[in-house]
Amino acid sequence: MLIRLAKLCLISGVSGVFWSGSPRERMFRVMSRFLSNATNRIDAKGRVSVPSAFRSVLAQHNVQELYCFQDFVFPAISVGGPDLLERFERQIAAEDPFSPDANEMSLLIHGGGVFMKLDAEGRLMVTDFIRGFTGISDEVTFVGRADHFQLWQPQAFVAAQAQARGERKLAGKRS
Amino acid sequence: MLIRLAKLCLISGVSGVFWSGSPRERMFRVMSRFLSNATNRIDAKGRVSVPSAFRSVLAQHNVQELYCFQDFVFPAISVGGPDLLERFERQIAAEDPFSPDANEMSLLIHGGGVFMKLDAEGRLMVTDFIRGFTGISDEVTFVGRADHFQLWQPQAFVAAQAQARGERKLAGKRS
DNA sequence: GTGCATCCCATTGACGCCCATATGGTCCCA
DNA sequence: TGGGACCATATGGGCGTCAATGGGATGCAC
Repeated sequence: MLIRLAKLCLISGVSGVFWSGSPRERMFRVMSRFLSNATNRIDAKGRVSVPSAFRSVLAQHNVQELYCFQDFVFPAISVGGPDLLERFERQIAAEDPFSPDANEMSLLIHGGGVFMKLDAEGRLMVTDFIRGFTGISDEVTFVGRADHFQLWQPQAFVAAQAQARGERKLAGKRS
Repeated sequence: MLIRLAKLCLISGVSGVFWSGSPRERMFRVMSRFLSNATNRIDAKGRVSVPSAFRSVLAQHNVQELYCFQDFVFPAISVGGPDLLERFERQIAAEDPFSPDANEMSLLIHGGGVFMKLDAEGRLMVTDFIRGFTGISDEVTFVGRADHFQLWQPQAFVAAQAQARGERKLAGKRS
């Protein structure tokens, strides 16, 4: 199933193309991707601050509502603007509505997705939806992924990163 | 020292491709690679001066923001201009965006990368992001790598250098 | 009422911006 | 040729601002 989904995403261009805009804007956009990672604490009320750098990227794209869904590959929640969902939906619409692929895709992006809003201080509620899927308990690692960002359980992120690095080393690839 | 560095670059196989530009500019560029190494101290606030020679290379390429990422091979932070990140992204775009390889690559260069800025005096903050990965505590060795430079824990750099020299010697005997 | 989410304000600790000092090297001129 | 002025770099530290966090108060639903 993952492979089929991967093909869907390939076509929808999740990680290839970012937001629309002129070349001039694309120049500027280089500086406004989701990048780096940071770990913040969850307070007694279950809130966590989204890193300032990520918030300013959201602001630059006038994103008010956040679309969150359970990542297809990693035990992480992926977060982006509504355009992220729209891209998925365009992809579904492009093919046979009754195909298994479209069905599974919809199951994941609609059934496994929610809209969230930040409070006035730029914090979001860490719901059971997030906790259950990621294993997050008292700390959240925010991970930039260019056109979106992800919420990870800190140790899980470190482990995934280490594994990715190890596989690159094995493959003998150089920077 | 220059001889030592020449060897190091030879061993590590620095690629021949640098920044884009005209032949005229390429002539000039020869003088503006990151070369040599230097060890500076971290002050009480966790800052360290980037060697002047490196700063002038950055200035010649109008690099304002530094892209830093955790090296794939060594326990070092690699630092370059935004073009470094773009090169990685082109590499990702060139292959199936949702292959495990591309996904891991994104996890490393986006999730494991940061943009940093120098202060007015040409210093950068040595964050936990850097310390944790390199083992740096109170001193930083800056190592030129032609189109980028690296931050090393001083002893780790000496050790890696020694090992590389040793392997080079062995290779020399065989051939 | 009781539980939960939102709004608002307070605290504090980190980082950016600015200026001061030390240190080593170069150049000029007697 | 030797001494001293001058300069660039590295380093130290004060201070204001802002992000991250904590917690009270209010509104809403069950």
